[in-house]
Amino acid sequence: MEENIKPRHFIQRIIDEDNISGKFENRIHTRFPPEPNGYLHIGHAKAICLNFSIANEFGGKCNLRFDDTNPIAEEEEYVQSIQTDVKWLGYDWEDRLYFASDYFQQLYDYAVDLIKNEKAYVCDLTADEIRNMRGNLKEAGKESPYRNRSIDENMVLFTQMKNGDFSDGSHTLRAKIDMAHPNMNMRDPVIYRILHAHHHRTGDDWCIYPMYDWAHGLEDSIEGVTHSLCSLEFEDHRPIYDWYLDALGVYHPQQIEFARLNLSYTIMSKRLLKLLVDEDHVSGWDDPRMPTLSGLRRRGYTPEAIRTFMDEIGIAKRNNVMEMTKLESTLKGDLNKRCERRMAVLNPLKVIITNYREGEDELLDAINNPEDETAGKRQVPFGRELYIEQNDFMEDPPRKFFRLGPGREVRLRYAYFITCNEVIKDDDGNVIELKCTYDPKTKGGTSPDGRKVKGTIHWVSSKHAIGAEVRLYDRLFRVPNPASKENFIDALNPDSLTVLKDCKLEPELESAKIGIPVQFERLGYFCKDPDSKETLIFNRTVPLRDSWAKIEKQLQSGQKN
RNA sequence: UGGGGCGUCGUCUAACGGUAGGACACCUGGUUUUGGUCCAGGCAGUCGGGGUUCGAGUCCCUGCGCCCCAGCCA
Repeated sequence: MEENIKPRHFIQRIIDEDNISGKFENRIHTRFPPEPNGYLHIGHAKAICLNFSIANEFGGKCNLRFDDTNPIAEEEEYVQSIQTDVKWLGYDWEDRLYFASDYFQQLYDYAVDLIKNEKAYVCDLTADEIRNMRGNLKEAGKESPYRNRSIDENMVLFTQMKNGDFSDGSHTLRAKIDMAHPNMNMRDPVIYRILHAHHHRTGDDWCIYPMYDWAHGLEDSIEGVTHSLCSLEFEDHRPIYDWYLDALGVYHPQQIEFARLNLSYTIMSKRLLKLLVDEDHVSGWDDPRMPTLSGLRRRGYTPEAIRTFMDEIGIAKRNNVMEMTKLESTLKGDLNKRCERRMAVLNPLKVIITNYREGEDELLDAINNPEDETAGKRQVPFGRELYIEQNDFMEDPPRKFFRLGPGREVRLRYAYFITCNEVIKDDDGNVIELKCTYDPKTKGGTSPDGRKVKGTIHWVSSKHAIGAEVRLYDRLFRVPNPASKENFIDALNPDSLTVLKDCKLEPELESAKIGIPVQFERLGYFCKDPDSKETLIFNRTVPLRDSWAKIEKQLQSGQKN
């Protein structure tokens, strides 16, 4: 009976132990520290869910902190979108919205402390010179000729740096550590660089900006963070994180690294995603094909599905690439329970019920959600002229095809059994209309004589149908790991978007709401796009499992039936 | 080959010296007014070699493989 105990991942265990030892007085405080240089993607969601859920689980707090130390890349638009996305995911930082830029003075003062302790110096080397003197993976670096300036000289120069007396790149403030250190990050790393750039929050107040390593640990320290969770590539930075905090003798949080999320057939890099946006390969950061949270939201993903997914994939240290099917499976599990069902025909084929009273209609009961009785029923109009899906009819169907064909009888969902009597074609031989008869005794879809039909298909009354555009999405890239390609643009899937302009929806869909996904029966989950104006636009969030497609594929590739 | 990490079914992830389990994917079958959902079953894994131990995915030794680091990015 212990099957439902969820194993604790390594970070939870570390915290468990810290709570036993009293390392942080049993206080738990995390933070999500995005740089506002792009929109958040599903990889960030893993970090968001981890940090907030850890805080939640242990009765602690989680801050939202913008790591805005590089004015060149950062923009206000991004700080807004990031807040929108974190809230949408369902998390609340309460009154703890922070910015690294709010600490610029404090960070500067700490740097002065470091200079006074002879642990930092102003270096006049250029970027190229610093690089050349850093050595490489096998050879030690050389010390800067400016390394042993006096405290006074360093103070004067650093003040001049701050005051704007120097040009970009002419000087840096560097930590005096060890140019022969096997960890490259410890070879006198840069603490401050000169950037005469306008900052989105501090304007032109500063022309020197702190580097990530200097800023991040101190931000954590200032905010009283206990466990600073970050991704694996920062493992090499932990010694410098620790060194700065120890050199200053300030409160010292613990950095812990975990493996970030990767998803197959997409990219998880803000830089590359921005390129897709800037070069118009997608319609924007919120293009429904993008792995961004805004894109997934527009596509119809729910925050619940994303949170469940993050909970299911676990936290570990090994590099991973999750299959997209896992995300979609979690999504469909959520959508199946919550979505109301509707009928919609994407590729219409006209059907005339020849024995149905001309000019008459009737309303038929349809269940809104078989997974949720409280969702109730609705009425769907039926008439003499209908649309069905083109691929629900085959003129010469294989044995395993259960749908409509000449002389075959199928059930129209929630309506009647119909039999196809005549196939009308255009001059090119395309099927453009079917003439069928219905059995009035099968109203609702059951036959009083116990007669069975193998297929049930969806339909829409042509007289009552609403026209709509439907956008179908496929994976954005053709290859499992596009980021590894020399040019990832070449790996874009040219068929990632299919627009269907002549779709027919049941009238109930007129009142569909943006942000509330719905199931189109037998087709998939869809949601109304914000682009909708006079004409409705629906995005396909994810298709339903399609067993027939599999059978069809087998028939085509292998033995024919 | 300097340093830091990581190797468990196809993909993720458990197992904390004691029967290698779960999820997704895939394959069977059942139920079904969605070829959906659901249910039942199946396939499939400890990187290699030594050692310690009654017993090793787990501990030790030794190979091998993969990822990260030489931004005045984060």
